Amino acid sequence: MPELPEVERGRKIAELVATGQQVRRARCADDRIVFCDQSPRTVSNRLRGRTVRAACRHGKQLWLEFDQGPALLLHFGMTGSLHGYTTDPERPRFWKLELEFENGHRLAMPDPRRFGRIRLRNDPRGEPPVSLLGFDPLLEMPDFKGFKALIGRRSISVKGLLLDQGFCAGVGNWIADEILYQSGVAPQRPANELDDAELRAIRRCLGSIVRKAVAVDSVSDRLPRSWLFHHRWGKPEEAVTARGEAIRIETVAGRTTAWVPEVQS
DNA sequence: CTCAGTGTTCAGTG
DNA sequence: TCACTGAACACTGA
Repeated sequence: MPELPEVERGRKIAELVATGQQVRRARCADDRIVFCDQSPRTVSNRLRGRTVRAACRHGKQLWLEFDQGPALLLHFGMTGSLHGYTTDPERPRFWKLELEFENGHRLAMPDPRRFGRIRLRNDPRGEPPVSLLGFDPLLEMPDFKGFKALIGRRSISVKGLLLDQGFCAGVGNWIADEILYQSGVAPQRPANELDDAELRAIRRCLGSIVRKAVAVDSVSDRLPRSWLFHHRWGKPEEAVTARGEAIRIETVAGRTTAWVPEVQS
């Protein structure tokens, strides 16, 4: 479930493995779904011989910039990830893309369920999909006034708002639920009916939860036991939080939602 | 065998 | 214009 923290982990891997390195060889799987805008052949042809200048991220979008030519833009969908390795000659199972660098190190993106996307972009920040994204809560959290202004009079459920990538980029299903649990706000509440105290709590938790998940490299065992995250899966009827509060599972904003009526209102 | 789940988009409805 | 619903997408693993 790649949300912002997992994509950031991928960015760090790419930065470590690829920055300053020249692409000796680019292999692309024959997959017109994942390679949605340019053919796999076009992508490999455009990358060969290029030197990686930077690994960047906004929300769930990750891209490599080169010394020349278009950037390589990756989205992990539901099951994509990025692997860096030095010695293993085997591409990971379900690989879609593998870059091999001059020093022999490699970077690969597997994606078993093929909801991920690989594209080339001349101006990755200036054109869709990145240009359509809202603020990235790790990179550019707006102040409270700006945060409130972005919500405006929207009557969408607060969970739907948090999942809207055009509002805030990088939040996915479990992070949205975690924010609302820690903020004490029920997920189905209309965004424009929240008071300032609730909005402040949501803004603060959005920042702190994303920063914490990034700080532990999105290794779930290292997230606090007090988080809803550890207790929400499997959805048994009797699921409870670390404090013994009953967890309710229902659909909100079209997604499976875990929340705790006892603390969220 | 069935089905949940994961992120996103799109068609249809109100 | 806004928001919601449901379906579709592709596939694994329970």
